Amino acid sequence: MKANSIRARVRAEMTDEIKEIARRHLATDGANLSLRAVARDLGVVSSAIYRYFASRDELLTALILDAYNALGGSAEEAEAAVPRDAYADRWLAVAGAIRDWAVARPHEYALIYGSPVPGYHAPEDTVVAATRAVRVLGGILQDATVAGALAPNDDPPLPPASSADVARVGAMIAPDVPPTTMARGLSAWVALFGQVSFEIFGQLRNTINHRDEFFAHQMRAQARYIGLPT
Amino acid sequence: MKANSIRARVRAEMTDEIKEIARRHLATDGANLSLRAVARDLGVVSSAIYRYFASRDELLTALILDAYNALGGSAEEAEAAVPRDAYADRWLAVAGAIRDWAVARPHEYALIYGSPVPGYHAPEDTVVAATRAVRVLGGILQDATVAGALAPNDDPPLPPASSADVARVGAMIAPDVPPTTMARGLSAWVALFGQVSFEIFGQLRNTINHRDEFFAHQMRAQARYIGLPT
DNA sequence: GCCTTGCAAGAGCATTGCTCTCGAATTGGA
DNA sequence: TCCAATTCGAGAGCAATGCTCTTGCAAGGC
Repeated sequence: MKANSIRARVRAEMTDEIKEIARRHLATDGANLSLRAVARDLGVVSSAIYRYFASRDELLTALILDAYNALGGSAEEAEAAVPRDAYADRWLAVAGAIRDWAVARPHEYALIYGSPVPGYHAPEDTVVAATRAVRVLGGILQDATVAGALAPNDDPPLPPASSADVARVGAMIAPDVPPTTMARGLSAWVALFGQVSFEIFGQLRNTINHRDEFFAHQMRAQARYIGLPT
Repeated sequence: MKANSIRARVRAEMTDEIKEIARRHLATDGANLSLRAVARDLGVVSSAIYRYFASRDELLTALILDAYNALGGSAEEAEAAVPRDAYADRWLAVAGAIRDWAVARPHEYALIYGSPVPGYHAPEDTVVAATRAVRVLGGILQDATVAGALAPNDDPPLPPASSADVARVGAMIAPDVPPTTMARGLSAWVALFGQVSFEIFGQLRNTINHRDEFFAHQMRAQARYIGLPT
């Protein structure tokens, strides 16, 4: 089948349409996505879906991949719009973009940062997409370090095994950042997603009611903790 | 029906047994719990379960409630074993207990801190149970504050709405702790659960391989960040 | 032009949550 | 002690699910 034959084009459109309808269903019904319901909305019999996705899991995998890429893209785009030497603002832009994306698509966020789908195992394809977002943070730390703009910290050195773990991550996304600073960066990263997950998953109900403001405040605190100049 | 008639006792045992089997199924099949499978394991027909739980959601609610209480109890117990004036150690005990509990029962952890079960809405009963764990942290901050052992911080004051939010939480679990310290405490709390969720949900795969050590290191850092004396 | 390939439809299977009815067992008051 | 009320498990049944298989039809490349 040629790449741009009629069949190939129709197939690509069909695949996209299935994913879009599935995303809509995800937003209303949550994670237990019904293939049959998607098929109904598409005006097609349920078995027809299997021409495009071998199983429900494969559809989910496609949605997960798209979600990682959309989130990563959002973060990249928001960060790129900030002046290069406004390191704290770059961090705030990334954090804000990630939260905004999650708040707008809570079920897609749940798909990638919530409980793993039962029986489902992430294929290797998702790994690259999953690291897109954290690479943006790496870029900020790296730039700030090279520019000598990162405040040093007096944290005790990391224990040996963790030191190796952190160094390996650092080598991939921010090679010149000192280990304890890298550890603080990862801590801020974890705090960012902890905050978003608490919000999306309802853990902040009746506790923190003004979430925009609280989130922004906590992320500014994280910027100071990392050592990014304001 | 009298409280300790044969029927009442059998009923209580039956209810517990159903929950225990359900927990076992949770561990193998994940969140999509099958009532019929539980019934089969119990050697009973599926409709019999409905004598004890009106629906699958009600069973899940019971499991969620138990999970919150078990986690809260774990945290309380671990913290109670530490000398009262070893504030940082009390925090580390709480953090360690929560992580240990989660690592031992990842699916129960997912039930309470992962993506909400689709279509499921938490009843008010769970709210009290859900706050048990964070109250332990509140106790530590309160004690340390009253003893004058908490290092002050020079964080900028919280914006007005967040200030009210944080004050309301503070009033309930740690009335004498200053707002910016309370905010740091919440930040550490979020970081704790962010770290555990990342680990349980597989976000640390191929990244942080020595999780015990890394977790302990990050929690020590959080203790310093809060201002707890070591 | 023909033969291979891709596709949707439909029937079918095993499974699910849940409801309803029907007998049997337990209970507690008369 | 007996009897009506309550509680319980079994079983059939309904609508829905994911997935497989077969059957015809349409598009594609030689």
